[in-house]
Amino acid sequence: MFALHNQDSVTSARAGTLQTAHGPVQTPFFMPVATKASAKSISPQELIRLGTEAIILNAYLLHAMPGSGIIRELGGIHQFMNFEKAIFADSGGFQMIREKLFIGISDKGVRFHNPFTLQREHITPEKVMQINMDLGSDVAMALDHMPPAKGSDDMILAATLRTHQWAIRCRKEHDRLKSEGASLNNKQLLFGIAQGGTSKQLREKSAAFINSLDFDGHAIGGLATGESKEEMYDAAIAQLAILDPAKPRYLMGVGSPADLVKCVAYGIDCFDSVFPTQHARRGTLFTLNGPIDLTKGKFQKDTRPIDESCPCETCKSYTRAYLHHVLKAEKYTAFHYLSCHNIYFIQDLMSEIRKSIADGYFNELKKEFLGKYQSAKQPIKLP
RNA sequence: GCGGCCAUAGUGUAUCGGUUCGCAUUGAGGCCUGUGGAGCCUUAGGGCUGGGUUCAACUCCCAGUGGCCGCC
Repeated sequence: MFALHNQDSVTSARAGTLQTAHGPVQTPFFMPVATKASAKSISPQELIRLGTEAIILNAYLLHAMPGSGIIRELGGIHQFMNFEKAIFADSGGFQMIREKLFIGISDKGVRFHNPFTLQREHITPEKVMQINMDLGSDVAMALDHMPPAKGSDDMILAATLRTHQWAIRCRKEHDRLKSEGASLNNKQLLFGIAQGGTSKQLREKSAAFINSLDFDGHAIGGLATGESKEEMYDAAIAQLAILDPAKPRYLMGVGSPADLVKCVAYGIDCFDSVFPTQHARRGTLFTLNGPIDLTKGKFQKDTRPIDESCPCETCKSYTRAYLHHVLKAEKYTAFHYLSCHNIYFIQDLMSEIRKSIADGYFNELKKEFLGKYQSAKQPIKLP
């Protein structure tokens, strides 16, 4: 279900195809985040028009509202939200352990308050697999325990070992349910997640463990959560050296345009992040010359589009001056135009990356992109 | 024309007879990376004009100017 077509000769970048029950996804690719089956301010059909081939949503939150049984009754998640392309389902552990509703975590699972009903709930690896069966997602993510960014070594070790035990249980339960024909999507894939904090040894150990469980793909979790860039890259590189190169490798939670380009060079095939949509909502828009902050007054009379070389609807139709105004005067409308641009920018970048890997000039593209994109970001040093 | 009220940052407001006039917004920087919160941090910018009372006035008094309301 995963085939590699091209391998860059200079970097570790590779291009391929991930086959899912809802069509092929060309790799490397970026998934917009649609946690509750809705990307903030962009419709599923628009995501497709912007170049999206896969999205990620959250299995647990959809179980909490409207209920995975209801979604199953309505024909599954694809039909429910009218998105007939690949859908990944994250487990739910991620946000539960950072929010106030979190009650506790043990080897059994995670306990917390249902965000909608406030009832106590217990989420287990088995439960997450069952939800995925009901949703009919294309890729189910195993339940993992992501330790807090500034956790102690003991905490990170415990979370990593727990993640391993849960990975085994997810693997077993997924096989069992599938063999019973319980899934709405009998071609559903299961990805495991490696943890390990910022320790190279633990990252390696975790990658080796997850790699041994015969998942359909492997994710690198727990990064982009407050550690330094160096720590993030080092952790990812350590695990990429161990994770089976014949399977897709997914760096969770990344990211920024520059991180995407760099991590593709390390050999990542798959990404997801709220970065483009969250930044759009804060008025930060990506351009080939680096990000601009549209909330600034200097754009009040700027009649250029966000990015002069961008062919997206927003750039074709509206000036920075107008978008600056709408962002101030009618922000919910602006969120739509701006999020569309940022998603288009990222999807277009990924598309260029794929082409460059296939045609053998990825490293040049990388250098040119980072040179232009990051030079604008260099702060002017004052005495 | 007469009477009343008001005058503090670009804007809207708060406080006080005594070392750095508070807040919001706006401006300028920065942060944001598997989204229950469209958020967080830093920084810039102010007492209408002229007199008086007082050891000391942004604060109290008078006049001017400008604005709002009412009356003729």
